[in-house]
Amino acid sequence: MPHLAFPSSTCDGFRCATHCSVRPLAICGELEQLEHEEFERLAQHVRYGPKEALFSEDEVADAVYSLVEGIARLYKLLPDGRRQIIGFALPGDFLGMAPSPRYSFSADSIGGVTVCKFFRGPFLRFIENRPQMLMRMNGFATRELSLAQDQMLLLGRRSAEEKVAAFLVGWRDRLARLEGVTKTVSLPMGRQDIADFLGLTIETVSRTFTKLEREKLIVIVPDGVRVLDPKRFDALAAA
Amino acid sequence: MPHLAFPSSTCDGFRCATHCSVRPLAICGELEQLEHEEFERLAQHVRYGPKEALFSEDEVADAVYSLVEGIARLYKLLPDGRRQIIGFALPGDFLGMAPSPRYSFSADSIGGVTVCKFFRGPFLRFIENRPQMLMRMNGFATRELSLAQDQMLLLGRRSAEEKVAAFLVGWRDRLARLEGVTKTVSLPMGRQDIADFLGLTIETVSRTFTKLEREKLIVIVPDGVRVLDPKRFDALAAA
DNA sequence: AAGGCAGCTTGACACAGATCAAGGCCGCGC
DNA sequence: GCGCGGCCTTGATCTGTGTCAAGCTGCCTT
Repeated sequence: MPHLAFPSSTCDGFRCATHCSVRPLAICGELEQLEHEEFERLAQHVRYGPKEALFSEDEVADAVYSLVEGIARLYKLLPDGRRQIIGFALPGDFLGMAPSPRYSFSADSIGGVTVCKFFRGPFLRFIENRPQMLMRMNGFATRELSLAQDQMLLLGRRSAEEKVAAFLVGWRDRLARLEGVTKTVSLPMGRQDIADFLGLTIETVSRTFTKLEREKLIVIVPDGVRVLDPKRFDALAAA
Repeated sequence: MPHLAFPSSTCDGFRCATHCSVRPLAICGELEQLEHEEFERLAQHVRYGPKEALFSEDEVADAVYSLVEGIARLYKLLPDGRRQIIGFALPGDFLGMAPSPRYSFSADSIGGVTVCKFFRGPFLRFIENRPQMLMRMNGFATRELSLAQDQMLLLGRRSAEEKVAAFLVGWRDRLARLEGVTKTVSLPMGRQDIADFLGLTIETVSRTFTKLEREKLIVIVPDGVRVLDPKRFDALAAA
C-alpha cells in the first residue's frame, strides 16, 4: 500500500470538547467562554495516523497547530539525509510559528495524533488585538527557546551517557506534567529517534541503555524504561 | 587590578539618541514618537567594558536588555566547568526574557557594550497592553528559536569542518545585516569562544581554520577571516 | 629592548563514539 | 504455526576529534 500523506479523518470543530483535556496547558487555555467559542470557529480538528506528516520544512507555512493528543517529532534534515530531531511535541504544545513564510522544520506524528489546526491569516487576525493571547504566545516561545538552549548544551558538551540520562529525566518530567509522576517512563519514540535527538547513532543509544541497566540505574521495559535510582540518576543527568 | 563586575558608566536615558543607530532593528523599532518617549523613560542606558557580566544564569531575572552597541556572548555552564555558548548577541538583539523567575543563561560583553536596560516590572507593564510591541517580541522570540534549531542541527549532525564553515557563513550574514556586505568577516570573539559555540575544542577550531586556509577557501587575517571562494564556501556550510 | 603573558598553532597520541556486520526478538499476515 | 520484516542489541574494528605537550606570535609593561 502506498504511504498516504493525508490525515486519516477530520471533524468540523464543534462538539469536540472531549479532545481538549489539555486545554489548560494549551495556547487557548486562558480564553473565556465567549472568546473561546469564537476561537474554536477558526479551528479544524484533524486526526493523523502513525507516521504522517503534519507539515514539512520549506513548505509554505499556511497553518499553525495546537497538539491535542499524541506525540510528534520535529526535525531538520541535511541534504545528504542526516537528521536532527529538534524536539518531541506533546499535547498542549503549539507548533508551526516560523520567522519566514516557510516552515523551518518538519513535523510528523509518531503514533496517532490529534491537532487543532488554524490557518495563519485568521489566527493572526484573532490574536493581533488580544494582548492576553500574545502574552501567552510569548510564554510558549520563551519556554521553547529555553528548552532549545538546554538541548544545545546537551548536544555540544555532554557525553553519550549524560545525553541519554538527561534525555530520560527531561522526558520523564515533561510527561509528569501531563500524566502525573510515575516510576516507569514510557518511550513512544524508537531508538533511532532518540539517537537523532541526542546527536548519537542508534548503536550508541542502544549500548548506553544497556550500560545504564547493567549499572542498575534503570530497567528496560517494553516501550519504556523504569528508573530504579532517581537520586543517582538525576545526578548523572545534571552533571 | 581586581576585576570589576560593575558597569563602567551609565547615562540616565534622555538625550541618548546617538546610541540608537540600531533602533529600526531593535525591540522599540516600531514605536512612534510619543510612545517611544514614554518607553525611553523606562530605560537605563548602561555601558560595559570588555568581559563584564550583564547577568548570570540563576540570578533573579529582574531586567531585560536591548543591545545597542558591541557584542555579547550568551552561555550556559555545566557544574564541572564545561561551557556551551548558545549565541552571540549583536546590536538590536533583545536579551533576558526567561521562562522562570531566574535567567536561564549568562551573558557577558566581549569588547565594550552599550545596552538599554529595563526593569522587568515596568517593562512588562508597558508592553502588556500594546499588541504591536507584543507581536514584535513574538517575532524576536521566533527568530531566536529558529536560530537555536539551526544550531542544534549543527551541533548534533555536522563535522568539525562543516561546523566552522557554517559558523563563518552565519556570522558573515548576521554582520551583513548591520554593516552591509563585506569580503572580510571580522571575528571579535576568540578561538575558545568559537570552540564553545560549535561544541569543539580550541585545537580543533584552530586546525580547521588552518585547513580551510590551506584549501584556499579563506585567508586568516588579524581578528577575522577573508572569504576567498564564497560559492564553494557556502556549499560547504550548507551540506 | 627585554620580558612576560595571553592567545593561537602544531604535533603525537588516545579514546569515545562511529561504522560495519551479524544475530536476536517480536508481532503480524497468511 | 511459520516466515518475514522492522526494530533492537551486540561485537569487532576504525576514525574524527579530544587530550596533552610544546612552541610560536604579537602586544603590553617597564
